[in-house]
Amino acid sequence: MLSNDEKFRQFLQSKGLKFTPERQAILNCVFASDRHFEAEDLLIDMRQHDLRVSKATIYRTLALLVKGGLLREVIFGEKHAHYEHVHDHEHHDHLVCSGCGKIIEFTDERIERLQDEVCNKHKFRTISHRLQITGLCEDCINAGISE
Amino acid sequence: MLSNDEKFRQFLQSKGLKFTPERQAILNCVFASDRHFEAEDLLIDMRQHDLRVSKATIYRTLALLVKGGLLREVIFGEKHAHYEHVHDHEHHDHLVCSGCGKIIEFTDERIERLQDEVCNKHKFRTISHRLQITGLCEDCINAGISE
DNA sequence: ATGGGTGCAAATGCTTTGCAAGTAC
DNA sequence: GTACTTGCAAAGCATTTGCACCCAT
Repeated sequence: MLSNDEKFRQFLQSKGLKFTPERQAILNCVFASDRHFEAEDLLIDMRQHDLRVSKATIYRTLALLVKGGLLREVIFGEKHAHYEHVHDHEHHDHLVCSGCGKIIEFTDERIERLQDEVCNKHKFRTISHRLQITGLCEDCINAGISE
Repeated sequence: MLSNDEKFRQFLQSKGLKFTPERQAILNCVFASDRHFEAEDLLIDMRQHDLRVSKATIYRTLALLVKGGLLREVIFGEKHAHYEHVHDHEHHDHLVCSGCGKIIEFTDERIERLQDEVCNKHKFRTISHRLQITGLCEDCINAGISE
């Protein structure tokens, strides 16, 4: 299996784009941890590691990483973009707690299959899908937090 | 069953809020047709019917309609909000065509049940959920349109 | 009468873009 | 050498907010 590095490099090459130090640095930083993040998080994270890239370049590179299939864009309660790694092995969906913001990931093969069935019925060709359930997690329910 | 009018009126009253002519006009306009729309669409629509309300009031009222359970906020490809009517009879999900923007609604009881099952497993209390599949519709596939 | 509501314009917050200078290929 | 890239600051866009005046209850 290709490393993220090679995957991105190949994607850029196929589009006639360049693999610059800035893109390398962003790529490293994005894949250094495995959590959901947004553009601002990444910027702060990079600054803390003394990697200086402009905000504009971060936005431009994140868009490329999505196009190249290395990141997936997810939109939670807020209206700005969040990103997560694309894992080659599985697609997953999210439970988003509106009490504490916690995000629980899950996969359910049966749901995936039913989605495929719906698409077939409508002669629709899936590119991507997103299932998100908003609610309250166990901790918040116990803490008596309500919507 | 309550009309939208009565439902909104009751909601407002229960919160100590007022039923103003502006809110009435927006309510009428929102429920005059049955499609997905965004704030700007509504503004234009109202202007064309010579109903003048400020953009600020539209935003403020849409938020109230969501809180009151008359509208549901859905977020498609773009990062701004879209709205749809809440039908008392069913929740539905969306197939969004990235070729022509068409939106196909569907419901599948089995998927709903599996979602409940997932939530139970995680002791998560659902407030709302959203399933959206992005892809190409039959027409766009036949027209040879690709992502 | 009074607490909420409205319009307006300014502010916000995320994201995109124009441009001049730099650089990977 | 020539596209493609970058950083910066300015622009964009949807949405929110402060404020002075207005009105439904």
